[in-house]
Amino acid sequence: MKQTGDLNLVKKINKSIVLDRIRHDSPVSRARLAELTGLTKATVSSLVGELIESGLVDEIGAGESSGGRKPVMLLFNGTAGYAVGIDLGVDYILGVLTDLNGVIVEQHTMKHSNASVDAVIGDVIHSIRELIGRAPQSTYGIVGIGIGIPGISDEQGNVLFAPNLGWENVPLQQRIESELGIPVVIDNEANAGAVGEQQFDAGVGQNASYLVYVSIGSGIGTGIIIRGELFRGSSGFSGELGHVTIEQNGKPCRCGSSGCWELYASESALLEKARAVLPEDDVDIEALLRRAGDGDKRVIELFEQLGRSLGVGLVNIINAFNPELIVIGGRLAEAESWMLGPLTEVMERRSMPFPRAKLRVQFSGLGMKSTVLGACSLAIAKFFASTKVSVEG
Amino acid sequence: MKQTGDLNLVKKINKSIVLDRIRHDSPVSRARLAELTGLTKATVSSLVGELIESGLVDEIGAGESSGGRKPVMLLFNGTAGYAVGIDLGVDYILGVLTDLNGVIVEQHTMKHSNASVDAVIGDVIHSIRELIGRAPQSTYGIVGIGIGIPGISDEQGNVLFAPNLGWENVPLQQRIESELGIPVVIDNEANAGAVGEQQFDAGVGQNASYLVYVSIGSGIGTGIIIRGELFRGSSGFSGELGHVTIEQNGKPCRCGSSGCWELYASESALLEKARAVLPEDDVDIEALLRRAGDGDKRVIELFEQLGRSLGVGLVNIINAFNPELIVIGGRLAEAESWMLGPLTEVMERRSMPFPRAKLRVQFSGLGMKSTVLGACSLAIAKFFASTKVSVEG
DNA sequence: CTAAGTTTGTTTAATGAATTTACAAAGTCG
DNA sequence: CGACTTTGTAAATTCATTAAACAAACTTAG
Repeated sequence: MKQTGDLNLVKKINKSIVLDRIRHDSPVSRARLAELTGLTKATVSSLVGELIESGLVDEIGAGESSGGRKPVMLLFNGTAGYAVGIDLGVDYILGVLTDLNGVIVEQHTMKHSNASVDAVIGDVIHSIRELIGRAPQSTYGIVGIGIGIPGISDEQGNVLFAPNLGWENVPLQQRIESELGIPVVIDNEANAGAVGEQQFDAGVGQNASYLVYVSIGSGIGTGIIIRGELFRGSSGFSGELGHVTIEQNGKPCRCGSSGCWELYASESALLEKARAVLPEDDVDIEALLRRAGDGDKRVIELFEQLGRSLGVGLVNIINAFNPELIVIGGRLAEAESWMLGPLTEVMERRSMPFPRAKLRVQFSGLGMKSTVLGACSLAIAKFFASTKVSVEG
Repeated sequence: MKQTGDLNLVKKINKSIVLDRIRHDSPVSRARLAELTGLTKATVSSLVGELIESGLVDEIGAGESSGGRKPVMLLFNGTAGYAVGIDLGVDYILGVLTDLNGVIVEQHTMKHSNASVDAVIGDVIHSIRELIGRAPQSTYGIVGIGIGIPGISDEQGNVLFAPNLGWENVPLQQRIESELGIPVVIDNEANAGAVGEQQFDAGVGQNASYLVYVSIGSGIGTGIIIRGELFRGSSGFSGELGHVTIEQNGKPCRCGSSGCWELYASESALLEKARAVLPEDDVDIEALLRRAGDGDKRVIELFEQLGRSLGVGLVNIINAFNPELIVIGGRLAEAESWMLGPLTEVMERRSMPFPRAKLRVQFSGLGMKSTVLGACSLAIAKFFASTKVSVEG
């Protein structure tokens, strides 16, 4: 049954439009909001009144006059609540506490040994409790928890499959919600990263409605934003672009296929190639980055080669999704200076002029924090989408 | 400026919900509509009244009682208006006239020589005029014209690029609208095909919200439906999946890349391979289909090989878009019986269990008519989306 | 054949969110 | 200082939905 229209819906739509505008254009006056949104001054006045009542918006006094009465400036009250973001890695847990503006207030990192599903969940909960404990007092308290995982999940927050953790069908959301009594959102690590880059000032994808985030780790993960929203596919399994074939008779991949992109353009691919050139001891990412930084020609050539392989896959992304922005993240993003040139060269040679015309390719602006911040952002978005705030005030 | 909410919007939403339900569940009573939509009986009554007033809905008398007063059954009046659909090919124009239900009423085919842009547009207009001339009298007359083109277009209906026609920046929509004074929609041939398969009873994709239509012609075109809507990418250039690389150092392609899927899995690829095996005279699609039908092993092997190459690209589609349905269309769809086996074998071997679980792969249900019917459907959808019908009545 | 119960669809009054119009307050500027 | 602007609120109006009541039409049990 489709969502029907009624007065409640109207108010919800308008209130969320007004709140969004205040969030992104603070400080702003009621009169200006009326102009920006197309609503009448009276409507804006009334909605702003309720938002102030609910603690999400504050008046911060008069602004500059433009030839008449001074406007009363409004500010989004980012400290009306806090959210927890978790980046659940294969051997680490990175957690942050942010206010509703996404400003990081507290941080917590720990290793986990992946001994068992229960042990990991215990560690995650411990990490969250730690952060919650340090949260300042606020009107709404902890509004939600977002968790980025190295695997795929469904809408109910079940981890369907996370090969690198060895997880299958783990009801992660439900377990953490019942333990802590706070709304939880689960999403793929790359999806969260995409949201992070799109939503945060420090990210490179603000205002991008069509964005693909490519996370280079031991494999390649991708998060896809279409029309400003995460694209999840028909069963939550979209964007396994790391397993797009770029060499139909290439190396076999653990996914069952062969010649997958990630076999040529991931950390693993880099390390494999490095082993042929360097002493075993120097074959890890840190060391390679250091050597390249010191000007080691052999290592720089490895990164350039990786850049070219990345380029081949990026062209596939362009042809499939026609995004306005591709963001490259993960630890290897640090190798930007050596990869960008070859990558761009391959991309320009192999792609068609049209989709390329309006395309930007950038390396992550948030670095290792894109996933954890994106997770926070998902939690905050869920909070604002819940009717509690939007309508009932 | 985002769309704000007001009473007009509410009515538009509800009216279109009610009309959609009548369109798809005819015959249906007001009481049943109230149940189906979640609106109250009073609201449904009022909206249905206006729809009857506007000629789009008819009362067709009493239905079966279910233990009380007999319901008055409502029927969508498909003949309240007509739409023209055009499939503009490289050397032909296929046109149909359908009623608002998408039932074909008239048909018109012609060859065109592609002498010049103006000549082709002249032929298209001639074809449309011919069909309009044969349209029955109706309340709304010709509500719109949809045109599927072998190239890409923008939202204003400009043909940006159509290599096989040799067109660049042709304002097709504007030219036809100013000539005929009827709303025109332009879209890619494969996009139209996808809509056709999704919207029509005879298509295989009814109710599919995540569908990829693969049109095999001299190249490969694809139309992608996400959340029930055509996906166009950030600049109208999505879904050039024919140019996804499946062999990074493969044959060079006219697109600038090399190893593109369509070099291995299109009509051209088939014909090229056939030339190595058969006398030159027998190398055309019709002949190959005939020979395969006669049991020619060498030709059947060619089709099987094509099926395998198709499979490789389909796996890429699955990993990228995670659709619930892939529809294979174009003339080569006739070779289903020889291609399906090898195609499925490759697909199952190379794809991951998860996205494959809920996936169907089917050959076109509309055959050569998917594009032309999809084009009609786009025109009809535009008509219903226009406020004229939806609100002002 | 009648009385009771059901189902359908309309009517009427109430609700509530946005709009329109008017206006007061607080500025600027010559 | 007075004319003009701009900001924000208030009151009256509009209008689509809902809720409740009801009339009409029908079935079914006895």
